[in-house]
Amino acid sequence: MGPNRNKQAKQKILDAALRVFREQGYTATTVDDLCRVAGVTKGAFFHHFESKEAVALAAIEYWNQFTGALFEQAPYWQVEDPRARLLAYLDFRTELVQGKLPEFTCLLGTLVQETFGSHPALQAACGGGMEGHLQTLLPTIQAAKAKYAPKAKWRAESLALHTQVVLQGSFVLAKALNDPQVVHEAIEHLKCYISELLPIPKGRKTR
Amino acid sequence: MGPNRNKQAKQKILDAALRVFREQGYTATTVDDLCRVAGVTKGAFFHHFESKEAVALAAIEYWNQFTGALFEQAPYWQVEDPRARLLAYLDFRTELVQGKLPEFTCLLGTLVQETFGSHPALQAACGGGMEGHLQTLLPTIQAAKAKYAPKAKWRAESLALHTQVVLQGSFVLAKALNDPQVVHEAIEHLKCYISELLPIPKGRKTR
DNA sequence: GACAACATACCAACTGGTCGGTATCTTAAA
DNA sequence: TTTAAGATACCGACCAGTTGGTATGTTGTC
Repeated sequence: MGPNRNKQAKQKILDAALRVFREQGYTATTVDDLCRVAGVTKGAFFHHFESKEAVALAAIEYWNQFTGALFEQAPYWQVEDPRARLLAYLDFRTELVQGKLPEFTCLLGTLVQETFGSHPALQAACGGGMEGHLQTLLPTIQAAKAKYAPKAKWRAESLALHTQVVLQGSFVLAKALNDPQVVHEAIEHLKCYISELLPIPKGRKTR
Repeated sequence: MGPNRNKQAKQKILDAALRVFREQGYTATTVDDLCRVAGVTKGAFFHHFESKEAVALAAIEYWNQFTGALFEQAPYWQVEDPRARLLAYLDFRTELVQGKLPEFTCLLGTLVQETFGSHPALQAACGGGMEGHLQTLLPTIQAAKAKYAPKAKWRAESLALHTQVVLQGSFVLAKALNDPQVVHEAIEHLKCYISELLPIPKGRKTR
């Protein structure tokens, strides 16, 4: 039962951390909160993680793996044309907006605002996670630019970054106005912008 | 010394709250932090504010007044043409990006992520503040749309919201990547998008 | 001397983290 | 195959420091 329960308890803590950190943020979440939600004692908690910051770090890592896998096998990768694939990616992001707000917002964005300044390790981990996701997007954007707007002055890196800016910003506003619809609208604007940036040749431009 | 120090202490606490909340967030900021930074005793603190949440609420109110005044007298209001005024607004936002990150990021965006869910009053206040700023932008956008893109399908409200989405998102990414430059790039993209949305007639379009 | 504006001392609840101990599992010598 | 020694997983009482908040002064002003 040893290495058996191992994964169970550790996993339960990680699952709880993902949920509770996303709902309450880092500081407002207590170790006891995590233990209660995970259904685990404090002894078990500190057996698997040496500190609260360590579990947050692990949760970020877990989040990165989870979302990494989610996007890796997402349907938009089946789209051949890079421009259409990029737009399909945004459609996919729209589809993810379901349920209550803390269920679809980004752990990294939530954590980085409050850990910035006080917890450099967490901030760096959040930054790394975002950078990682951004990198998965970059080849598509580069290909799309090469194909549809090779002479345009904007950089592919900049546009990749901008997609994440819009997504994260939409989460903030959605929370402030308590309205998930904000995310849909923001993505729609972003799609509109990207469509303009990558004009389809010989067809008429979108207005 | 009585009604004299009054404003001094209260004001000092408010100033401290603005700074410290912006650096550390709500939960991570202790009442003692605020007292120390304000150079005030705990007795004075609880004489002027009945709770930590109350001072946060007051700080939000103070922030709204401060930024409200800042934008109200900003130079972009001198610009006659609504399209140019809107772009001038974004230039003004770019100019505000100076110093270290917590010095130019938005208190409301920082607070709402962690208070959402646990402190409804704070979340509502943040939402109200954003909504308020957004409303100052709306007439300009409406006028610009009426003049330059009267038949376009997008709504002025939606674009106003989108400007704030991009701004807030750029703050999140700037913190995550620890790079203020992100904000400049995001605003640049937004200007580019808005320029497309409001095409100048008879001239050639921006690419 | 009444009252607002502070200061000081203090408290109960909570915080992250520790510690001694137990139950279960692994492994390898006998 | 047995079994003893050690490792791993887990428990929950406990601790020192911190938290938001209070109770009781003191002080200067009208």
